[in-house]
Amino acid sequence: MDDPLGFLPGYVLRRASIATMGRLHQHLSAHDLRATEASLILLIGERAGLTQSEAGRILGIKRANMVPLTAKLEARGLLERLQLTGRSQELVLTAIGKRMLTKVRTAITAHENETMARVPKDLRAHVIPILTALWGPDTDAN
Amino acid sequence: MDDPLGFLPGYVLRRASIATMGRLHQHLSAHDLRATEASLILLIGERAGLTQSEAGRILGIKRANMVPLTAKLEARGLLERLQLTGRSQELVLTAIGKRMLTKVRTAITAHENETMARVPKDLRAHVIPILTALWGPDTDAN
DNA sequence: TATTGTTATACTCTATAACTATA
DNA sequence: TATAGTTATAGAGTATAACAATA
Repeated sequence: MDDPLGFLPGYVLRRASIATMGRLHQHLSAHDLRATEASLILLIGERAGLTQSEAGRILGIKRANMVPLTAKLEARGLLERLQLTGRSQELVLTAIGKRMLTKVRTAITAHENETMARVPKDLRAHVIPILTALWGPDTDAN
Repeated sequence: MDDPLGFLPGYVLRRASIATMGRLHQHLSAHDLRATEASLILLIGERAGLTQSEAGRILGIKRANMVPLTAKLEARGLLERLQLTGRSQELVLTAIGKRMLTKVRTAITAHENETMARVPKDLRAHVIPILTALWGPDTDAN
């Protein structure tokens, strides 16, 4: 296509993200999951019992937007919201949710391999360090 | 923050893109421009007279979504749509649009410098190659 | 008083389908 | 017949404001 903006890091970063998310969506669509939903399942898998608000802070999702997200996954029987103190609630995976977790991990692993395979071998070790540096510390999405 | 998903390239890529776009938006808000609008202005600056559909193809914007985009910039007096053949039209910057172009270039340059400054010096040369590889079509990368 | 969960709402971006006209 | 521009619309994702309950 010979994109004249291809030398702009911010532009190429955005295009790379969109393209990669599109490929991820193909992997996840078999399980009828959005990337955000999959990331929440992975997160609970690592940090069972964390709060809805905590999950939102980690994933960069606002409190208000966590509601329909968790509600949808709960309606599908993938997670439970356990009242913790009266004003906060723990998120835990159900048995079905745990089975979904292993499927998500498989899909994500395949996707990550696919993603890294695009990068020339000698540059692969730099992918995470560069992206982490670009992500940066000022990422409070609340 | 200690994000347990921070080792996933796709996840970190998305977070990096969102964070970088947020910083870009800060630079562009002074000119009341969205990133997409700025990218179109930059593109026309490089390829004056290209078609609306061509611009959409290059930027990854659907034909239907180019309409309100160009209409808005035209309403602001930044660009003109010149009937070319009867079914296609050239996009060209007006005098005001050209002045905006230089402002956009300044903002983008500042943003790029800011972005690259986040990356450790010895990794900066790898940013564009890695992101381009992640963006692009399937290739044999090794 | 600050935080959590919630509801309602609005705005942006993107996607699709259908229509007109033109090459 | 394929393409360019257009319109209308629907779906995500994200943003804010306000409220009740609770620590």
